[in-house]
Amino acid sequence: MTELDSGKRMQIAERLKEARKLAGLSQSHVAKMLGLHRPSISEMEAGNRRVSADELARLAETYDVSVAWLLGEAPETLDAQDPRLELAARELSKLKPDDLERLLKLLAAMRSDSTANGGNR
Amino acid sequence: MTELDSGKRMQIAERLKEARKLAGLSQSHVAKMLGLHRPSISEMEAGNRRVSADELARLAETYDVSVAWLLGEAPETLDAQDPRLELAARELSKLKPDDLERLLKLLAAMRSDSTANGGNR
DNA sequence: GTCTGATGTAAGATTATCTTACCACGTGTC
DNA sequence: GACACGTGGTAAGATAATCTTACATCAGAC
Repeated sequence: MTELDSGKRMQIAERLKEARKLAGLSQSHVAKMLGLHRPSISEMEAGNRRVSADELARLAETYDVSVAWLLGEAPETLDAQDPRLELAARELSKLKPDDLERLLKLLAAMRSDSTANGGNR
Repeated sequence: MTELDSGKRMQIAERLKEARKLAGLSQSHVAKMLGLHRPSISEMEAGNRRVSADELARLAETYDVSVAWLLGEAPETLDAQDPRLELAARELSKLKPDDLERLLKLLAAMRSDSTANGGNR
């Protein structure tokens, strides 16, 4: 919380404000919808107040935007560059939960095994 | 916070715990990464403590899952409703080609093992 | 048994949020 | 002009959360 997060909080604050305006809502209106007081909304958008995870979800819904965008993240769409990954994913989805668990543990083991390795991507 | 939010918070809590375990990290480890104390992580995962928006973003990054999933929301990219698939796919992308081959065969074996299976998706 | 690491939880100190209130600004209306 | 109204920013004490340290339990390794 030193001041590193404050940068992120500021960014979130800006997005919240922008999203609200795009939705054509006033702070009062939003406050009522979420069951909060108006000053809370004001402080959120000023970056002086933390936004909780559940509030974030409700805000995203209210403003009709994605939480990811509110958090200042990029669109991103998992890279399915390697066709084998797609194949693997398909296989994975066919596994039973228990099997998936085992596999994930195996993967974790592989990962901690080759610590110094330099992956690829 | 009457008790309506607590439902959502509980759901988030569960996802946080699951995501951490899938990432193969301990609470202590995560606490250090985020610059928090361990009890904070423990309480977050118990649903007794709110998670701020910026913490949520950092946790999602740390666990390699989407914030949307942590919030208990629907799928995003890929056919993965289960972030474990996404996680697994990411892990797979780090493997060497040979290892990937062997893994795929192992997957096939697992699948034919559990013939009586039934449910997927 | 003993040690270590992981996790849960308690209690006082600390800090953030809530609630109410007041302020300024802009827009109409009379 | 004065007036009311909606909007948004901010202050201050009461309230509620989190933080920090500590202790406790459980599982596994030696």
